[in-house]
Amino acid sequence: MFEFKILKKDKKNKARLAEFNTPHGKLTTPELAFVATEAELRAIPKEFMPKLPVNLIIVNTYHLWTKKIADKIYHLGHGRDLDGNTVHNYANFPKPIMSDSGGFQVFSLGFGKSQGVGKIANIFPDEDQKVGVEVLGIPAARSRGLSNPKRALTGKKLRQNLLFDTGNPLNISDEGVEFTFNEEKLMLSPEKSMQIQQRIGADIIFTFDECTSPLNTYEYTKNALNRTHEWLVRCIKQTRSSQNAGVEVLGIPAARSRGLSNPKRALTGKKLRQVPHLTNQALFAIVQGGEYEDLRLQSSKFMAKQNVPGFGIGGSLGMSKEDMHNILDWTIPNLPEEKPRHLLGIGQVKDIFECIERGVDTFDCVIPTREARHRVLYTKKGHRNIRKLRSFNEVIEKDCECIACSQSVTFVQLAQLFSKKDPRAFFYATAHNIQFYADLMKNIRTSIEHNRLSKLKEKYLRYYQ
RNA sequence: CCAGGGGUGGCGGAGUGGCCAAUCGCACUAGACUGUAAAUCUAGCGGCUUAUGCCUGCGAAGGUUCGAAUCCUUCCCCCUGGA
Repeated sequence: MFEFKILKKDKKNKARLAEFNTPHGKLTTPELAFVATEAELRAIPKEFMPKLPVNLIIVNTYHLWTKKIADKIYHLGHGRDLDGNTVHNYANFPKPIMSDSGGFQVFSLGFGKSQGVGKIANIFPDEDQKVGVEVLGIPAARSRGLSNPKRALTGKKLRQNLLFDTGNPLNISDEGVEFTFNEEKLMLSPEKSMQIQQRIGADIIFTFDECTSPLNTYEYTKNALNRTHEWLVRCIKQTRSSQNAGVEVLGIPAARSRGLSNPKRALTGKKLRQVPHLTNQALFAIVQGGEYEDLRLQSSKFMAKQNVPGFGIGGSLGMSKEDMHNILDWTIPNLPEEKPRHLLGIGQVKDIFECIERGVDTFDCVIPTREARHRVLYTKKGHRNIRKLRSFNEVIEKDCECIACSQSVTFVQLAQLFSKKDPRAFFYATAHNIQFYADLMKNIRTSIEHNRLSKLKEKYLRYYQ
């Protein structure tokens, strides 16, 4: 199980074509996981799941846990299939599934929220460009006392000025992270994340990490990294102790032995009793370290030493694409060649090419589905905004096999559905973008096989800069 | 004809003497979206524009006032009830 077999390598760069075996079938990489946070692709009714060209999805531990979906999944699976075909049943998706650990929510509901940035703080589109503070328009700049908007800083100086570590709405400690959900305080720890992920039963699970912000300082990022490394050890320990413990997880020795003040807090309560299908999951260890070279080197080397079947590259990817590329170049050479690497959260068309060339095997990204709901469609000739094509009486894309195009849905019709907020609008748009990305990944695989990756890249990048 | 109510920017609808170029919603325009706080968010939306600037402006025309979408007069139009 979980054998990773490299079939072909690109001669000019680190791109590779490979196969990864999972309990729910073989995954051919490079591949993109479509994001199904709550174990459903937004806007896609479950009965359509098998009809989509989707090979891999990723669900989210935090959201499944807080919204009690994890419990539902567990009971559903427990009743029907003790082999652990659980999220798969719930999602009506029999192929490989990943589950994210909740580590990203430590950022997105923490600093991400208070600082108003994503994991790439795209404040410096061009590194050499002069950037006026007023252009940034981010609360961060103001709250840090950059009171004079006319004072334009440049490059690194401004960058340094923007770094700060205050105002996290979440309480992060070595034990875990305290979230507030529905006015209730909930603690997510490495152990708990593992337990939940084991219950959900995805094929590939991720370690619970602290995803930092591009606006965090070096000091903060360094401390967070140390914590993430400690958490990694606990994650691994947890999966092993669960295995050793068989079915009984409540009050496992692992939890007590580490001196958690209240072992019960680390669990969801009575309902969390059994952990089936332990050996059927591959744990991927997530590299952190922000945009700092020494931290990325340290983290990737640390992770590489662990006996895990694969790796995730997570955390802040800096303030520009250049930063992201540097981070990959620092990280990937330290990871074992013969194991898969997943780049968390990235997925613009251009990025997919750039990152595959740097050795990334799998991705996950909300872009195809989210932008569909925001009226942006992907076509072979670039983005198409439905808002601007209201009266364009043509099919979205000729020769597209998606549900919308195969039914000859036009921009005019789609625009009307959108203006009425008809669920079919979101459905058609989402299905189309999924098709586009599925085709993209398939084309990439084929092109690697035939040594044509750079040509394919050139073709796509004409329309996707 | 009488009585009452009303006419505000593309639409709906606030405002009832200065803080009003006029709350807000919709529509529209532009932009954003990268391990989903996201069918969401940001900005603009009378004209000129670099503008904390000028002009036009709340059915029409006059008037009162330092100052009017807001008060008065006349006119036009709409709605409701009564002959």
